[in-house]
Amino acid sequence: MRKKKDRAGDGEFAREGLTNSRIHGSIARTLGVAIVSGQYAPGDILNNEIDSSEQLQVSRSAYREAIRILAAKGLVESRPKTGTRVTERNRWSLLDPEVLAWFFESEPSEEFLKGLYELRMIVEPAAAALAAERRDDGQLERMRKALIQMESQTLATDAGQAADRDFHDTVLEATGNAPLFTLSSSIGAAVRWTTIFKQRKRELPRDPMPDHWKVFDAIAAARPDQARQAMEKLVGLALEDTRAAIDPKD
Amino acid sequence: MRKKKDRAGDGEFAREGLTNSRIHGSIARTLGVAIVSGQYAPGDILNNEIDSSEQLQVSRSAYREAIRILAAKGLVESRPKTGTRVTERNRWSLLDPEVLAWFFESEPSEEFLKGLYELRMIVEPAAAALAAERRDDGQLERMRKALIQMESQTLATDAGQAADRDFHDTVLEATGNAPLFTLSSSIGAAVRWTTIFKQRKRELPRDPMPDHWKVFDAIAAARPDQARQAMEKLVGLALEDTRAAIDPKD
DNA sequence: TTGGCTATTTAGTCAGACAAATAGCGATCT
DNA sequence: AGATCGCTATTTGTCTGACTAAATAGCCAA
Repeated sequence: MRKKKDRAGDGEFAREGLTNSRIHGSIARTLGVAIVSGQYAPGDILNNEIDSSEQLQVSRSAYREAIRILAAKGLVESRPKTGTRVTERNRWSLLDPEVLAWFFESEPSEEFLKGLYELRMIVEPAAAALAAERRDDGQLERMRKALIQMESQTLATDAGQAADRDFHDTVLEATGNAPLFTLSSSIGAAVRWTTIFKQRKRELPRDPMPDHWKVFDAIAAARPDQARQAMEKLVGLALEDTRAAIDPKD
Repeated sequence: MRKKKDRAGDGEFAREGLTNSRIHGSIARTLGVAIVSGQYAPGDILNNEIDSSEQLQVSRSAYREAIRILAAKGLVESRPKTGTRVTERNRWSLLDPEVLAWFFESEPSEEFLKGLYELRMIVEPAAAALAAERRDDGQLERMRKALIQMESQTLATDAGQAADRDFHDTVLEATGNAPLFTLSSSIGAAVRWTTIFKQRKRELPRDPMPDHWKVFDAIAAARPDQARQAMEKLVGLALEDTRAAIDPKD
């Protein structure tokens, strides 16, 4: 019924571009972007499978697999005779990593960004507090390494940004709460796109390191309240930066 | 390229059992349950498509569509030559409504339940505070109606439980934060299964209404801090009840 | 007017073929 | 011995075309 893995940790799948390099993945992405960007409105009915697959020059089966992906993420719903229609927004899996990526592929609304930050503002301080109580040495070490990397590379480099995400990821992981950790992809997306927006304005105004180190120190010192407050400040400042980068006035 | 919806709000798709009534949906469910219940471990490689589809007595295309669903939810990853393997737990979309349902189909671990409650404990009080600031009259009305319904039906009935979920849903919705609202399915699942676990012990110990009304009153009175505290207490008590229902000692 | 039957449209399923990717092996060269 | 290159077998990916089943709309009869 199954084969055991031969070697533990045999080095991660390639992952990025794996699904998109295949036809079903790229069609899903195309349609997904069109849906979240409002090109199709909720309630709209897609052309039937035959026409759609012809227009896209792919086989019906590849097109159907793409639709299954979208349906799995709550973006569409299919039924015989009626066709495939775009579902209401409140059923979309907005926190799904791919859906999030599709959002950011076409200039997400300011409201959406604000929502993501508000979520960070709720989740991350609480997570930092839990992490301060539960983190193990390995996690602490990874946080420290991430911050050192971030410090030396700066947020202008990919490596620096990855280190930033690593830090936030590890905080979530250190809560030991699996459902909570799931949100790391969403938060990571917010972090990532924030940085991009900021850089668009060619201003990297504030040194983010002191705030990050304060969070780390509090977690390392096992002080939940201090960690919560430090993280609150960190996210709050990031929000302000992003707002400033978006708003023309400033 | 698309057809507009003819009638606005022409009455919701049937939704429950829609995906599961189709072969691809039921295969996805079967495999999904097997995966989240640990029957397949992360890193395990599923049999190839030909063998699997034969064993399950379905066509290869139906089986493939099922795999696409699982892949969209982060449970598996496919590539040529290597096959389809179960991904690491930290990539699973634990907050996806279907994944959550699969979890609850086979006795979720106590740790997982604890994680969900911890998430509620983080998210719902904050949401209640936001709702107190932003709710509109329609949402208030729906909350009130839900509580009245819950009061008259009690949590022993489906209608009463649905009203309970409605209430929590509406609070999330009233935050006006779309990403946050996405969590309602997860929280709804926690609420639903909580009630079931409690009833299994045949004890419906405490009257949940006073706590609910306190939350409502604070939101209606536009008092964020009061709403936060009331919700904190509500979720905290629910957690205790669930713990008591699980733990044999008590 | 109503109730049920039928025609039609759509997604769903199936079968079988061929294409593309790639892990792993083996031969070859250094 | 070790590294490198290329082959090959295996697996998913894609395609085609046919048939099935579900759901709806519209007709027809009572």
